[in-house]
Amino acid sequence: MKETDHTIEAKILNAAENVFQRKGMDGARMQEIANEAGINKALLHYYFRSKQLLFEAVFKKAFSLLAPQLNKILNDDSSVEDKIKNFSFNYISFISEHPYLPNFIISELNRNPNFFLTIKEPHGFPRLDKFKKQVETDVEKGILKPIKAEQLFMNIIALNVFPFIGKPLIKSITNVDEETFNALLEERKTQVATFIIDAIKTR
Amino acid sequence: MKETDHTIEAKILNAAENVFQRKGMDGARMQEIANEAGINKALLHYYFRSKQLLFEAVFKKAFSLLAPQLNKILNDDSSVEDKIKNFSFNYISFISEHPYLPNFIISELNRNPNFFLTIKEPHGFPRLDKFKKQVETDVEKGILKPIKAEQLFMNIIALNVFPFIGKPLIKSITNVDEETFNALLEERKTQVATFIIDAIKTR
DNA sequence: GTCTATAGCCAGATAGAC
DNA sequence: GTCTATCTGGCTATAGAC
Repeated sequence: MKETDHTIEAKILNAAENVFQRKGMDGARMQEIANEAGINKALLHYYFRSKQLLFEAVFKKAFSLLAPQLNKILNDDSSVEDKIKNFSFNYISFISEHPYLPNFIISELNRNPNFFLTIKEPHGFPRLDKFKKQVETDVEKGILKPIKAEQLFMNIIALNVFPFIGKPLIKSITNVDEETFNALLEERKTQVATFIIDAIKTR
Repeated sequence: MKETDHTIEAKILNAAENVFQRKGMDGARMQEIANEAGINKALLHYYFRSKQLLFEAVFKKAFSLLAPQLNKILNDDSSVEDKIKNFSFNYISFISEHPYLPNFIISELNRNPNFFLTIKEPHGFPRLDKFKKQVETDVEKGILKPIKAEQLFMNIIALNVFPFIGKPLIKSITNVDEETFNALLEERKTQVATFIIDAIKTR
């Protein structure tokens, strides 16, 4: 079933997505989800049995959107440099369509780090292995300065994801308005990749 | 009053810190705070009137710990390079003493971005101005490659803060255990600064 | 399948004894 | 100031009519 289906189940899932991603598991209210879906609260339980199960459906769907993005770094066949450029360029557009997604995933994982164990089935779950070999090879060849794949991966994710998660903090400290902040993000589409590549490439 | 005071008020604040920072405003329970403080639930209300006010006290205290750290980048008199080195080196130790702090601040600000407006009094609130001038001067002098202070600041914070906030996600994807993850963090004490400086320094 | 009504519980807040 | 007991409201979940 596609998420754009007009079935009740899809309506509920979309409404739940909105509410859970903005308010989190603890802050979300079944009543608000029902309202947003334009149906009755009892129907939520009919389709998903409990708040917990509805939440898990939302979380899994959210992660299934994020995973392919991460896999573009980890499992593509292009060069490290190209991966960094492409990922950094595309990530902002991706997030603009799902603005609450990074914070939702990160926050809920911190609330319950064990929750991931349930999802960690092989089904497209991002794994570092291939990227790790690629980075090691490039370092051996002298294309890249010595760096562990884990560190490089952390840096790529950090530079791309953090501006969205830390937006309220950054906006306050830099004292920029919404429009200017968005312009900074737009700049980052190319600048982040340049920044990383300048940091790791041998010359 | 110092936080290490053995007054009831301090005991409550410390207990509230633990619970709120781990569970968030919505997930925290007054009963749990009372238990952790070793006192009765009614006393919480006697001292802080409401959950909301107790939460705000905790949040302000948390931010008053974080602010001086940020000001080491923004308002010190040392060079940009030295600031980056010192901040990146010290930040991990700082967080080890307050492991839930970054996630707490970020999550709660996302839950309620307006909340900052209450705190944003001049009292030591981190401001970008001085750092901005410094970066602009260094760029003009040709010491640094062209980069906006806002972007550089975002990058420094992202690279240092994200590993803590994204820890459960990163651990899953890189498939490392707690011990190895901590070793990676330890490495970052020096590697992050090198990474940033390689990215921005002209040669 | 979809609704209304309500059960049952739990949490924040307060009353009032000491 | 500190406690026990309790009020009150709101929330998840279910029963039961249609």
